[in-house]
Amino acid sequence: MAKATTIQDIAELAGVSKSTVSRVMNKTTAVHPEKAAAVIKAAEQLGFAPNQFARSLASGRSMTVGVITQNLGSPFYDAIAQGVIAGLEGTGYSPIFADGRWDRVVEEDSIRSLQGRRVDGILLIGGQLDGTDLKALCGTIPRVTIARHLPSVQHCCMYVDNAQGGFLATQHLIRHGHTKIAFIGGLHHHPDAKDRLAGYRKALTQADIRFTTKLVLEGDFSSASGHAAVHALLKSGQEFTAIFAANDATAYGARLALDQHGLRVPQDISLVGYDNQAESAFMIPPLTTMHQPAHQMGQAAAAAVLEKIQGQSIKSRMFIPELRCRESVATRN
Amino acid sequence: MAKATTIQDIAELAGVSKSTVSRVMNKTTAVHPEKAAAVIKAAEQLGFAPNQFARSLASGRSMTVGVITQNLGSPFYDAIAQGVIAGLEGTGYSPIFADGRWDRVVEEDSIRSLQGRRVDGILLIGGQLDGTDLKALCGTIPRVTIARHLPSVQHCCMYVDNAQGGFLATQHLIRHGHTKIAFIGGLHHHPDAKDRLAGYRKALTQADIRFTTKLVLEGDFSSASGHAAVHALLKSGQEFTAIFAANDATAYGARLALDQHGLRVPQDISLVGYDNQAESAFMIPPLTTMHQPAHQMGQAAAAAVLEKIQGQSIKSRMFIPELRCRESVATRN
DNA sequence: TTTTCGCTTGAAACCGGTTTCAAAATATCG
DNA sequence: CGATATTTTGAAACCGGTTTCAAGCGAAAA
Repeated sequence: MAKATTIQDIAELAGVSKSTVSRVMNKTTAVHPEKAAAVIKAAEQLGFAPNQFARSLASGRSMTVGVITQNLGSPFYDAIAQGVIAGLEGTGYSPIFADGRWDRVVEEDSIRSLQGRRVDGILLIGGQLDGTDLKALCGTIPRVTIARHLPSVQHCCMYVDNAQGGFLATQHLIRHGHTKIAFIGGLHHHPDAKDRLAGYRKALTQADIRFTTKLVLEGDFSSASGHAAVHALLKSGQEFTAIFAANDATAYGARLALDQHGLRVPQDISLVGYDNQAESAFMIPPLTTMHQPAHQMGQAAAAAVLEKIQGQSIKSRMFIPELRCRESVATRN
Repeated sequence: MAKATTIQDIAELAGVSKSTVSRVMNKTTAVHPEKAAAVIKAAEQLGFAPNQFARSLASGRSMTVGVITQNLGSPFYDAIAQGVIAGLEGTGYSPIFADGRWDRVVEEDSIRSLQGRRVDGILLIGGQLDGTDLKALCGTIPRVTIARHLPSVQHCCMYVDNAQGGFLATQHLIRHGHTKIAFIGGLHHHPDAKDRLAGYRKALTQADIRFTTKLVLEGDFSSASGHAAVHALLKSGQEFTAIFAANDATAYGARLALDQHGLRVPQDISLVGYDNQAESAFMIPPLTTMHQPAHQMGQAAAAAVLEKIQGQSIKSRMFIPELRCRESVATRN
């Protein structure tokens, strides 16, 4: 393998010292314009790309931020990851991804591995670890959590108000005359699912509709779980005229199960999802759902962690989900 | 910031030299068991995590592979990326992602930036650059291309036989009695779209069905383009009883447009997609589509680039797409 | 003209590991 | 038991940058 050109090669070609080359490259100190030009010319001529390792080792900064995702492939989290990539672009910082797979142990390992790579900041998308764990693990490395709200005051989070989202979705159904609204949730312990359920209950209470656990089904955010939940619900004989699913994937499964039982959407049953994933606009009928500013959150988080790296202190920020009305909700007389 | 513990700290605590510590950590040379134990104990006591930069700088290996994606958020490419992450897990190598955004210039920049980070290997998922460009840019860095076939002999590619996929999908429709089959393609210049069209034509020819450009519509792999294509097709008055869409997203859009025109799937029009993305099994009706071993390809590519880094020479490998029969195709009498 | 100041510059130390090399310690052999 | 082969060990060079420090230089001030 041909050895890469180093700063030394450039120094010799340009007739200056290593130090001067470094100064030209980083614009840290003014150098004589003539020499600077010679350095730049030499660098171009040799196709110089500075060795990031040497650079990082010497300066102590790695110009990377670690991103811990939970499951690549989920539309919501992917949109956040895209936002992060977009937010980092052109800043000189590169993202390094590690998958935590919703597992405490894997997540801890990922963080340790990122530390070995001396990342300048850490972005956590979702995750299992709480504020105390993170503090213990990351120490003083600037970090920002996305799509999750940790109570600790100093901890910076970019999160969505899931309770409000659940509230708005349910309220939308109530305003269309529905009172028997089933909720197909996510996993019990998942904070997003809990918050959306809380919002659902709040909307019911506000409209003086009695809450019953018989209309609350547990899912796992998958289409299959939505499918199974509707089957179970129909089998139970419990009456309902609308379904609020904890995410769009669940809604798809629910929709299919309804169809298989000869129930039409929205004529017989109204349906609201959550996430506004790309496919939802093309469902039959197009799905009414809660939109979350995922991309925007990712981008904001990237900007925030960069500012934290600069030593600024950043406050948490809450994002508000918005209802996207389409055609899966009908008025009930 | 508290300074991280270095190899020197351990050496002092264990009463040996830096060299010995390094040897214990890397198992490069046998050391006296007693001293080795002391080193390990000291390392644990101090919570030592080696500085990857110093390590890479000294050894010349970065223990990272660069992954150039084209658009995070597309199901097919995401599945590949997941496969790559899975394939790298536990190997000591970490992936660094960069987004090429289907743009030559961005792609070149990404590669250069990865080179600055001294990646030991490069994985290209899709992309615009051809073999010659890559060779010029990457030089001798081991690289593997995924989901794309470059003719150059030495270049290692993990790709799917798109022509065969297009052929199988079309053949499936023909076997169900269809002869007027519309094809909604991807972008003209996109190789995958071209190959799938070629397969479509081959199946027609083999069944003695005349090919007509009037049944071939251009799309861009988006649901919106599928939607528009079906509108245009219906407006054109051209007769057809089946649609083969170049990917599932396109099929979703087509499906919605058909529904809006009062056409039922599969009773009036049969529909076949391509990608087998997660949502397809829950469409109404569940979509018959071509499954691509995306995850598997990503994993194989990760393994391949690692072997290349070890100096082995790896051959290209072609994967075969499989038909997933569901309920969107009906027999035509 | 001499002194002082500010600006540019190169030498050298440094970042934290790996690796070479030769010395020291131990084992093997005649 | 001495000579030789083998294993274990530490000192020092090295990877390729950044950064400190002091010297060199010309311009402004005395």
